Amino acid sequence: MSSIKEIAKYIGISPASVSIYLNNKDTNRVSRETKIRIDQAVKDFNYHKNFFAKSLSTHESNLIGILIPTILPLFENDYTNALLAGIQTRLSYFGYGILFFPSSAQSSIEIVKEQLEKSAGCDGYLLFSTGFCTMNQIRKNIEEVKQTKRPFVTLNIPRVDEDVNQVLLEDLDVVSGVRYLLKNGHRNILLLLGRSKGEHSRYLKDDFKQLMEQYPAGYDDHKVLYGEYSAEKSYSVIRTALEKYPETTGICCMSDIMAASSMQAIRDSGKSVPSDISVIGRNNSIHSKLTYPLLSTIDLHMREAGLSAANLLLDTLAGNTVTQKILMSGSLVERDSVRMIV
Amino acid sequence: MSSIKEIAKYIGISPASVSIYLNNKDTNRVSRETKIRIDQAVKDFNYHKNFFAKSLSTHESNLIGILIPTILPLFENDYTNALLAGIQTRLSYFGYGILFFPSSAQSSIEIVKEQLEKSAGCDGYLLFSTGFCTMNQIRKNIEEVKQTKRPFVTLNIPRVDEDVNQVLLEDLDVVSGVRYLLKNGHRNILLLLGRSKGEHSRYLKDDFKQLMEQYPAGYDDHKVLYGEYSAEKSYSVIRTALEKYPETTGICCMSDIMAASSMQAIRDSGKSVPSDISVIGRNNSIHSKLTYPLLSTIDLHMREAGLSAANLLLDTLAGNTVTQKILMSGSLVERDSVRMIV
DNA sequence: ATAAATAAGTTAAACGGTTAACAACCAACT
DNA sequence: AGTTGGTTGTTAACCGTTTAACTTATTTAT
Repeated sequence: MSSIKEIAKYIGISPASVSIYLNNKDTNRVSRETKIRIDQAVKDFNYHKNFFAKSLSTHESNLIGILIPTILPLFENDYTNALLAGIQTRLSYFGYGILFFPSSAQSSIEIVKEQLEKSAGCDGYLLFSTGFCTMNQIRKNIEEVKQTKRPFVTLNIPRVDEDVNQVLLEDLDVVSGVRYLLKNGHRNILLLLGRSKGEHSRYLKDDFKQLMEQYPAGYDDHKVLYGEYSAEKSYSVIRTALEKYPETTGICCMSDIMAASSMQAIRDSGKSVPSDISVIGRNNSIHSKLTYPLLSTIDLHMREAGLSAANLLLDTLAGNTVTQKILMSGSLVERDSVRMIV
Repeated sequence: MSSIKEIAKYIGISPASVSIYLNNKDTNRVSRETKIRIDQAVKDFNYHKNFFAKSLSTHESNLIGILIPTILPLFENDYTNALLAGIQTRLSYFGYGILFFPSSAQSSIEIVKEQLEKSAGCDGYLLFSTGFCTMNQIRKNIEEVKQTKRPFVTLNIPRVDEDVNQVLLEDLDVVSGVRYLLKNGHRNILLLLGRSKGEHSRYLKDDFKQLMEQYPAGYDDHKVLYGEYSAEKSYSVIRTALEKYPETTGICCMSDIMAASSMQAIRDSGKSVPSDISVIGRNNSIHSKLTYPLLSTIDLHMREAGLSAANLLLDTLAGNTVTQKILMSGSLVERDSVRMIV
């Protein structure tokens, strides 16, 4: 492995000169002839700068660490992928690499701790949370990241105290789909959440309860179902629920995949969408464009949220010191899976 | 930022002792009492080891670089995501981090060069190719990675010379779906590829041609269509093709998304799947489980390919010097979208 | 009683770059 | 003649950790 010293020795100058030129081709501290000789030597030796030495010396790495407290495989979740796509697009454009660090730990807190331990040295961090995290764990994770003294932005995490940069998804903890169904005259509504544990679920359930209690039909705890974000589980849960609650006219699902599965379950129960039962999804992912009928859904703008988070982090890295909370509101995408009850 | 020196100074011992202990808690070169004091100091100072200094010193980083010659956003492609999910699962388990490095370059060769330039220092690499790459570019990229003298494994790349570790997807350049349709008696077949450029497309088209020429209906260049892996494009392409070729009884699509879109197009053309037209997809992705009727598809086992690639790389890192070509063959997943013509 | 082994450290060089401070030379200006 | 300024460099310290080689004191074995 060739080093700057070899190059320098080879052409008979000091390593400093080589370094200075390589970091600024326009420098006037190296003559034109010397520049040419350096270029040639770099080619001859197939020289590549040592990333670690450079980072050690300059205290910057052009690397952003992604902290995701999950033991599930990455890249298998629609929401996270959309977020990551946005993040990668922006960071790449500005020359930053993305680092995913592993953890063998089991709890959310331990995972972030371990990820940080191993990735110490990133210029900044993007802290995620998942459906598994409790607010307490989230808070601890934030403290942990704060300790690094590096800029970071949270994503997918409820609002916390003032001096943390956050991208907030307004519709994340709110059952906007249920509001839409209500507006369309539905009163017998099933809510299909992902996981039963975690902070998000609690918020969603509370919101649903508050909404339903305003109507005579009222709130029924048993009408909150859990599909684990999986197609199979959602299908079976909805099939049995439809038998138990034949009066159902609307289903609000917290993901498009669960919504698409619900539509299958409805069809296999001998009913049809939307004439018998209306369905609304969430995410406006590709799935919502491939169902029949086309799925109405809530677009959370995950990709844009990723872009914003990257922007905010980049700004902070560039010296902006104002803490920001970026609020992304969701928007309804009306397609063919919900009908108005008159 | 606290360093090993501060810690050492604080408790009045040499940095070496701290380092020795921190790297091996069971060492007998540090007394029990000193160990306790180090632990305490680490906590008090909230000390984290400097990743770069360590890597510089030990010449290893526990980082694997992902080289993807594409300017498209990552994490938006079913195939790549499945591959990455497999890779991440395995690498995380063995304590390796994953590094995605950016590039602003436009050509496939420049991208890999730039990615390598910036990520120099990874313990190993995973080299991908995309539909855009020509064989020539692929070969150059391989040469570029070879120069790093680091172990690497190619994925999604046709077989090249002997001393390159590769995971080969047997069904990647072959239209297995067409074979299945032929076996089921179909003779008027549309082939829906992704992109029109690139090595993969050429192979696929050749295979299709060879297959069709064995039958009286023969091969028709116009029946090879391009859906750009997008739902919208696939839909429109298939709609117009169905008008032009009403005799069509089977469509073979190179992705499940394009197949699901094709099913929409078929329905909107007033025909139905599979009674009028049979459809087969590829990837056995979640999409194939959410269509109606359920989509028959070719499972390429991308996730497993990712696992294998990671395994192979890890083996090589551990000292295994035997070059390997791992062959993954696809398998047919029969569901409800193809019918037998008698 | 003495040699060998063990425990508990220390020293100093090395990893490969970066950069502030210094220097030598020459030309130009006043 | 002396000052200023531009070119084209060099020197040496520093970034934070690791590790081979050395030291000293204390046990243990013969």
